[in-house]
Amino acid sequence: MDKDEAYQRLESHGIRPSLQRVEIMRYLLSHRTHPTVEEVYEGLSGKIKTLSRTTVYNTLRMFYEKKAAQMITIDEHRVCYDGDIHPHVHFFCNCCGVVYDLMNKRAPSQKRTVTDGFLVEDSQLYYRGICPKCMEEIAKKKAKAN
Amino acid sequence: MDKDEAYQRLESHGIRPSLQRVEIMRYLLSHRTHPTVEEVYEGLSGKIKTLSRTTVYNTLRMFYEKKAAQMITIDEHRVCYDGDIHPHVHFFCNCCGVVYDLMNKRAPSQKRTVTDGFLVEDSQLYYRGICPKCMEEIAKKKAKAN
DNA sequence: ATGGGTGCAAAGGATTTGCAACATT
DNA sequence: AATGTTGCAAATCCTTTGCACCCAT
Repeated sequence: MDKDEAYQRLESHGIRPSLQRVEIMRYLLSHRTHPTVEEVYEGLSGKIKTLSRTTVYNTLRMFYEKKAAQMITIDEHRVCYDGDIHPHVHFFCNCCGVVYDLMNKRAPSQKRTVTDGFLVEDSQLYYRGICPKCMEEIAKKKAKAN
Repeated sequence: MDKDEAYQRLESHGIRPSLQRVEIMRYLLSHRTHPTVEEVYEGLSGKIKTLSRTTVYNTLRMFYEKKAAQMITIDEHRVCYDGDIHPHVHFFCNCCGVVYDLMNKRAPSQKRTVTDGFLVEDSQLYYRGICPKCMEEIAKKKAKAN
């Protein structure tokens, strides 16, 4: 149960693997739902009785700064995180608030590059709109109305 | 001073042109600095004595919903708005917090399209890193240290 | 014993909500 | 009158900060 993917991700990004950090990374890697701080906290507070929100905040932020996770600011209300560090497009449903991956879409690479004197450290491509589920819901409601 | 660009932008997007709305749009169009709600409020509260933050919040949000402005969530701490509705890339400086336009970069179009059952209503491409100004500052500090 | 890591409680700050007043048709 | 618009005050909620404690080296 040691030396798993989570542990290795921390090591390879120069992050000391404390118990909390490993568990938070493990949560990120096993929940590909773009969790918020609150969700990670809720998900782990049963397993780590003393866990605090502050630690989750600090840890996720550090994962992002060390490029061990992606920070997603697609939802104006809350930041969420993604353990998948390959470039891919995120879709935010304006209706239900879920963040989806759009794997088929091409996204800019995450490599450090310099453009016009700007040092690019990371990039995010966001789409917003209505997800298939909500589209169906809306269609149902319309059908009922008639 | 009537029927200016701001007024027309509202009309063409189906927004009733109240005094506040026209002024807020005029502010957006004449300040290409990606202002926050607070900045718009500060900038106009001298001109419109009774203006409230609530109105600025509601109005900017509605501009975004009616596609009369872009909503930018690149900064995790605050939302900002852009009167330029042509697709272009935004760059956030992690150091000074300024949001820049990267005009030379290609951005996805803002047209409504359907991809894999997802209805895309708008898209945003964000780069984060260090801006030229801050790069220079850092270089200066390094030079001094030696 | 020293520095890094954690966690509690409090503070901070952006945004929303409820509701009353106001304007406009 | 009816509807849409504005604005104040209060509430909400995400996030940060300060500080003390703890753990490992």
